[in-house]
Amino acid sequence: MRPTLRQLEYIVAVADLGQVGAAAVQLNVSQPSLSAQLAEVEADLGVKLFLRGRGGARATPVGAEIVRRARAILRDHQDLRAVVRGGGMFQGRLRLGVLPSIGPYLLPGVVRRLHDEHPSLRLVVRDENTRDLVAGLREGRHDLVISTAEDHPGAQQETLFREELWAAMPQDHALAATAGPLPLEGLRGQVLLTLGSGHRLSQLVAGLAGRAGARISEDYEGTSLDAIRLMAASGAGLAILPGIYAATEARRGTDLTLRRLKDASAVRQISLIQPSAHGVTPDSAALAGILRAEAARLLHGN
Amino acid sequence: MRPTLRQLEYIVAVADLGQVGAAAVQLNVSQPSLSAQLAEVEADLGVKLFLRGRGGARATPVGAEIVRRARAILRDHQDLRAVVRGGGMFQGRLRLGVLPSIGPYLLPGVVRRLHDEHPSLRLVVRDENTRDLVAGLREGRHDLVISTAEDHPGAQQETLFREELWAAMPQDHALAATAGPLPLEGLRGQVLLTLGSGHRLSQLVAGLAGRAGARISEDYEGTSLDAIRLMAASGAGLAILPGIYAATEARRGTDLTLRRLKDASAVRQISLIQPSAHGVTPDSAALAGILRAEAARLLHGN
DNA sequence: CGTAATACATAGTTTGAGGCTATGGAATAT
DNA sequence: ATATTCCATAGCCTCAAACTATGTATTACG
Repeated sequence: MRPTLRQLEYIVAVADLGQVGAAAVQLNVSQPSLSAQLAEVEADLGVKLFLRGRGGARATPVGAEIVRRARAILRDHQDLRAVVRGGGMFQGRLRLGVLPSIGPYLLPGVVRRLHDEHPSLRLVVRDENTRDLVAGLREGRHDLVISTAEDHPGAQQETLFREELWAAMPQDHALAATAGPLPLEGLRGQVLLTLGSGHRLSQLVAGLAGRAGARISEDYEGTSLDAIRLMAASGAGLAILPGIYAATEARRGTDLTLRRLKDASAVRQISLIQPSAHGVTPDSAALAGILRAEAARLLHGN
Repeated sequence: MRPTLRQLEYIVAVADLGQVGAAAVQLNVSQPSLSAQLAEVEADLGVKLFLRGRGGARATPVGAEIVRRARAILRDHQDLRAVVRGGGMFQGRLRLGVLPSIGPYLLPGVVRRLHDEHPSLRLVVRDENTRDLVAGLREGRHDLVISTAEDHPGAQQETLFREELWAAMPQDHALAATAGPLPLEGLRGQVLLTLGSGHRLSQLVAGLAGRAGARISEDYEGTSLDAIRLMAASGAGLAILPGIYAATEARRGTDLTLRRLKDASAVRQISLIQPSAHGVTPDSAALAGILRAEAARLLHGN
């Protein structure tokens, strides 16, 4: 189990203070002990972590990276004890994983509200695609995940909302001439724009395309709905966008025409997901409530 | 430094195998040693982690949570060692690669204008991090790339603009009390939020952090500046944002206070880059002009 | 050029966390 | 009842890591 946690603490301290001696004082160990441990770690890893000399100790490039990771490990280790002390979800650090097609549009209001009501909460947001979210929850990188319900079998779920899909097109597009919900048949022969494979949304859109007789553009493989919107604006096709995004986009006043897709399967259900062991805690229920309220505000108007 | 890494290994093994004895075998220690360590951890944390009996050992709810986090810590610890072992334009289709920290903010206006002026142009936008952009240009996935100048040696470049970096913070943050450009010394001791490694911006911010005596938060490793802004709003630290983003953000009317960083190196230069063979075509010069105009509009008002 | 100061490395000794063997105790199955 | 299965307790032992004392290298300065 090398390097030891203590050794990680040591190298972090040295990196922070830039001097072995000073770090030793702060760590309440003798300077030789610290030097020995540094040597130990370097021998063990087979890399020089610090350049030592009269000017103190400066991290090498690898050293800096190791220190960075060491910090993360030590922090997670600290959090371990916090779990026991309990205090619930709204204290300490809450690591929230979220789909990139939801997070930046749903969370701003939520974050503000949480920040106001629970100043001691440190919220950590990571946007990842579905596959990584699933893995992250299992491996303990996330405490809670906001994702599509169907991708997390066996986990504790709490439904947040259903969002319909919308099509976005330039205002001079043929389909922009009519209004109201857009039946699936209207998509026949069209080029659809969506996220790259690996994202849940793209699978959903692929299914729609198949049934509607449309095809998926191969032009875009990024992660950003904004870029899809841009491509739609340039006439590359119809951007298929989730309801939350479409709502914020419409609110912003855009150069695109938005039409809701009228089809039972042009919908996805978003849930708040936590590791199965926990059960529904009062805190997760409270967070779900906040998220639901925000979604309703965005989707069904102020 | 309790619980020890080894202790974490132990509880994970027990959780996995559901039996102390079997876990002891797998771990190559005697059963009493393992029992002793389990008792040690439980005493230390003050919680029962496993219910032991004839049927083996089953994790309690807290126990399961601790085990989950232990797994994450051990995985990160494993990764530590891996670190050491470890780099005719306006017609038809124009494949434009762009940094995710620029594209969605710079391009909307540009796309609209291109669409108006060159209806036959099909613009394909991909947002990728610097490394992938470089590769994409070399491998021919992109026709043009909008990126930082210094990462594309040997390629044909045309400077578009320089953008300064901004710090974003909640309005109740200490640094929000004063106004005007923020000198680097003001960042001392602060936690900075930026994109995950692999993005050019994070390297730039890491450099600033080093010189300013600030440190980079490890909390976020996604690809979206929006998520960084959210984290800043939640009080997780100072979001360091590129000028273009800051400008659109300010324009949108936000709950964050924005202050420009006053430092010669808190700047990045954005260029339009094409494979060296091409030379500067009239068309690429025209596109550069459009991009420059849009950047100026965003950065310096209108 | 020589002495002082600074900062890390090496040498030798001591100690306690954690390992081992042997055995006890509780719960179920025969 | 007795055997079996698992985990806990007791007592001993050993090596990783701490400490004190001292060495070495580089820079500063008269």
